Amino acid sequence: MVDYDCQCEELHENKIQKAIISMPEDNIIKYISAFFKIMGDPTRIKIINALFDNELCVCDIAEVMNMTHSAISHQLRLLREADLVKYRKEGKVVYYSLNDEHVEQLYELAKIHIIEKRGLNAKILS
Amino acid sequence: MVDYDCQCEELHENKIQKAIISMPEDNIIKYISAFFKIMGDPTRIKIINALFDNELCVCDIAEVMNMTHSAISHQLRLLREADLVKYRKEGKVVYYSLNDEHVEQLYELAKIHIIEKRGLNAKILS
DNA sequence: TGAATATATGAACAATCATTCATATATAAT
DNA sequence: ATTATATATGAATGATTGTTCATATATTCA
Repeated sequence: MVDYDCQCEELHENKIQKAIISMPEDNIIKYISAFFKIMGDPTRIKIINALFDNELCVCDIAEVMNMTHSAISHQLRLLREADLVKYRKEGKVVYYSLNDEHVEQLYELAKIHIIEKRGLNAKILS
Repeated sequence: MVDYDCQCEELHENKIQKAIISMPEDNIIKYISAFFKIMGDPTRIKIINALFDNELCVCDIAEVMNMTHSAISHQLRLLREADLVKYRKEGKVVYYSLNDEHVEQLYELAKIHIIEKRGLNAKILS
């Protein structure tokens, strides 16, 4: 797989071994990256925002975002499958809310990172 | 954009207004989702893992991951552009490392979420 | 200067993804 | 039972993305 060898193989042997030894299994990597991938879409980030301290049905979310019920429903399925949201059925209506506090924590932490690195001030991002 | 109206518009008016008012601007949503999107790829998560408490050159990372230098270099460019990694040049060699502690914090928080929700135990994920 | 090494990048291609459209399911109301 | 409402889902499509291949840049060494 590696195209050609370089001197680093010998010079950095310890650091390379350290990285190899502490590398998680592939399916763990897959779980974690899949989780972030779900957070990595503007539509889903908007849905997550709408659900901060708010329980909304599909119809509500569609109106907040000015998108079709179908598009929202498809995205909610992905958020459900990643355990980012939970839902509660009441008659015909399905109410969605955030599954736990981690989602908001992750959102806030990413926001802090962007404020620090991109120089966007807190006011604009709040 | 919305396909048809539903009763929620009136019944949930307050909740809908709350979500609309607290919704960040579109470009803010874009920044945050773009950040998570960068974390949402197995190759990049592996690179991030390799760089935990470790400064490595492109060649090292390629060997750790058993991938071509070109593929790694492309991914490092994305990580650089998202300010996830920083780099330091020493002659021909470019050493990469994580830009700040947020990246590792986000990784750990996502791991905790997965452990809690997916029932994977801590041992497997560490 | 010229050859070798380390990294970066543009173009191409296959794979993945978000939305739309049509349709299906489930519940409520008449 | 029939109709209306709320949500879910399969297929199709245009857009985006990760890797490969070829090539370019930058630095070191002879």
